[in-house]
Amino acid sequence: MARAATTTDAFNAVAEPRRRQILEVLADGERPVSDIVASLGLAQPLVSKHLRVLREVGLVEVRDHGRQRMYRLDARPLKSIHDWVRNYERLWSERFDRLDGVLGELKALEDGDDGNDE
Amino acid sequence: MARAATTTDAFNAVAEPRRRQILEVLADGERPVSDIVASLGLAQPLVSKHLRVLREVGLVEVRDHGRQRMYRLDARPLKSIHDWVRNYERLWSERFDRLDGVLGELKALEDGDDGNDE
DNA sequence: TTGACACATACCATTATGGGCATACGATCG
DNA sequence: CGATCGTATGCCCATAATGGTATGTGTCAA
Repeated sequence: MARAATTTDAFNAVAEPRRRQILEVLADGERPVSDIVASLGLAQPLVSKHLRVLREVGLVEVRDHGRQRMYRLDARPLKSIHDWVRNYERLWSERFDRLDGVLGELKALEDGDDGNDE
Repeated sequence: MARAATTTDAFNAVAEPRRRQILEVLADGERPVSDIVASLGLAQPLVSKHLRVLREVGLVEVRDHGRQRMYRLDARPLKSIHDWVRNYERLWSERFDRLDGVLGELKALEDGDDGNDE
């Protein structure tokens, strides 16, 4: 088997730097393809392809506006990623490097959260 | 060009479900390969390959222990992912979905139009 | 209508992934 | 020492992704 399709989930879709860049551009608001092309300095077909992937995983939505297509960010799919990494947050923010059984509490994190920031 | 190497960064390494599973197993503490193999029910060579990828992006560390190799999680590379997604957190946790919020001005640029999806 | 414009899609080439299987390699056991 | 366990690596295959270039489709202008 080959690598999972980029359209499998947000994890795969976002693994591509260009797609992350597109999301960042869209974070400022709805934009037509041409704007993204200009912002990223990529070929238009490439941008369209990346947008297609992002659309398939639900990270962006399109809206027709004359001959332009306005793309809008929908960050919700990113929540799954956030939820996943979040479980490891304490492992890098605290000095648990040498500890082994630390993660016994990982599951407990689900209900009891003590919130750590770096 | 093909897709970026899985060893490019944590984003790519973690896009693979099996590798995420491995990290989850290691979250409970240091473990020899055989344990991971047993936990995931995958072929040993596959696990070794995945571990290699994880090692190359710094998500795991190895330690020789007799004829076993003990793998240990190092979550630090995950921080970059966390930092990235974090910027979008408000976009999914708040009700900015249907609203244009910050980008209200863009919305003002165009008025009458009908939304169309794929 | 023709043409310019904004995007999307098709096709090509290059690359390498994930999985399967066999095997090489180091450490330990007998 | 040789045998075996624990892992890593090599090789093969099928899949597909990214980037490039060309072209198709729909919209608006003249």
